[in-house]
Amino acid sequence: MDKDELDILRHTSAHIMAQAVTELYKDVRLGIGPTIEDGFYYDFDLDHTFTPDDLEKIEQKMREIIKKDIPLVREEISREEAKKLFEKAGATYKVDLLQKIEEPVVSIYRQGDFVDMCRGPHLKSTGRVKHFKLLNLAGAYWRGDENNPMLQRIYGTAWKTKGELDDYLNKLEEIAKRDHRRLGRELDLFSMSEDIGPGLAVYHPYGTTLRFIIEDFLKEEHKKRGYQFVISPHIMKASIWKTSGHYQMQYPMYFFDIEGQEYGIKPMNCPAHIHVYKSQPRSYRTLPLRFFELGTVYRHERSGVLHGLLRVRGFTQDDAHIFCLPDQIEQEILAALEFAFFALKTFGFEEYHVMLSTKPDKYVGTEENWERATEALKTALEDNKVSYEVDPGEGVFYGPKIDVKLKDALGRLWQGPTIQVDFNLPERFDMVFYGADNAQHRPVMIHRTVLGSVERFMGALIEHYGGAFPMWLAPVQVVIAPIADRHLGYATEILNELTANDIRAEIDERRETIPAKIRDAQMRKIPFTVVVGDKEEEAKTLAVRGRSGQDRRGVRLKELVLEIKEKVETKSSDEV
RNA sequence: GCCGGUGUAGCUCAGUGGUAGAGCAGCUGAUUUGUAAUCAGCAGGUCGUGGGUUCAAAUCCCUCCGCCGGCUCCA
Repeated sequence: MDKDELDILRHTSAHIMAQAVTELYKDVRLGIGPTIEDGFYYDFDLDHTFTPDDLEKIEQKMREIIKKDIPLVREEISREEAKKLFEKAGATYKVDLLQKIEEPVVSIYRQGDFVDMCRGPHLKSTGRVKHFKLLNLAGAYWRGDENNPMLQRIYGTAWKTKGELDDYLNKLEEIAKRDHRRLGRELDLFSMSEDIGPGLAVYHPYGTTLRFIIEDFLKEEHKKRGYQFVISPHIMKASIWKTSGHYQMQYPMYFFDIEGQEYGIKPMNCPAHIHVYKSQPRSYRTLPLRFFELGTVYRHERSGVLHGLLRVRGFTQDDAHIFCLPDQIEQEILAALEFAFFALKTFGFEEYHVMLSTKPDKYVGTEENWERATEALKTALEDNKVSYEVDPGEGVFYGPKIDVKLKDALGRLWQGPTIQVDFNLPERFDMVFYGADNAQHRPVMIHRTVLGSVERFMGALIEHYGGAFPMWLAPVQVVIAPIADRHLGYATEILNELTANDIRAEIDERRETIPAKIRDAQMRKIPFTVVVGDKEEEAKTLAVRGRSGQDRRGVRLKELVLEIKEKVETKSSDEV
């Protein structure tokens, strides 16, 4: 079924839900009820506060409306007429919507006594909606503005067939199983605690192993690409944040006092990198300079937005600042973009959604530089054959930017790399270089990340693989399961050989049965479980069980080592 | 921050005003085990926090905190 058809189905479902709510409750004022990916919602303003039990009641009512097979009738009326109609009905939000509509004629849809303003189109009658489910309740500000009243939103989903609905509901379950917060605990990767503080992750040994693998990869690749590594302090005096402007714009920072001096915890690494730049006179001959730091920053995110590793208060950016000549912008952006895609691909992300944000109404810098930088970003995208969308006017005031969102195994999008040109900070910090003309010129600054934040990326990575990491990323690559105590010696020999080859292995020494050891290793999503008993010890071989269930007997240790090393070196994501 | 939900053992959850429970995990013991859970026993909780109502509160009310689903914002 094509997308438009589904859209119509869901839109009609939203209308049926609105009718059901209107019939069930008094004084309901309708907000808007659009379709969204995989479903629909409708916003309501009413005295009654919905509870999860109400969803069932509303669904029941919707079924009645569907059973009656009420026709949906389109009418076109003038804006004025519509305004009168909705004013009379006390539909204040619809009247508010009408204020913003310029067309002289609007369409309304009637189904029985229920009327809603709507562009349409709709199904012919309510009976054509068959497979739907109301999912959850939420609060939402009218028109998304927190100065407006908050409405109650009901989310639902609707599909053409029962099979598709069931598939979708199963997918929701699958998503829940892959939730990085759940896997983080189950795989003993990280945890967060009320005692430590909200939005602050603590890495456990396995999580730290995974993080170091990611960080080592980043360091190596940055080195290859001509970045120089720097380190900056976590706290810096408030004055530098005044120079950067973060202080005045009330950036959500943490400030505190040391012996009468105000300090702030860094929410960004740029000022320190600029400081490195300014520590000596710079010549055009030495540009571009690329300073890289795995910089841990803290931002005071509002409590309601925190979410596992994906939205935290303390995180580490794979942050770099490139200082270059205006005519180097293009090559630098091209290189940065290639780098970002290379890294994402290495970690198994093959699909992206790329956004180019251009000059907003209020901006700093010259028209010419904006033009040049925006063109550079475009050219870099096109040279990389990346399809992208332009978000006109959505750039930050200091420069245009590229945002890359990655698509995971379940088709969800995650904020990843960003590349931003900055005309503001070089100005504010009065950065200069000496040109061939022996005069002082302003360098251009590019902020860029490859993965974004290590925390967020790890969260996305955990969900992408559902915790079943490819060999090179798996915190534990091999679990050795001796059948009885008498095999512990042989197991230790194997462990030592694996460890000597930089393979991350453990022995399951518990006095448990083999089925129990296998089950535990399987639940931990360990790539290989090596079972050793009398037969193996005698023949000096291994029985190797892969995570996907296949069992190989009589394997030589050397073969296994080579196989694992090969997978690690190629960063293969082939299942074992 | 705002709206709604929610908080009981390490984890998953039961317990609606009258003596805090289960499974898994943990510990102890027995079992020496061949590809997704061997058996038994033991231990573990000021029921998120502070206050209130009551003869009596995990249970009812209020405060604060955390978490979950959204809104808004972002790496």
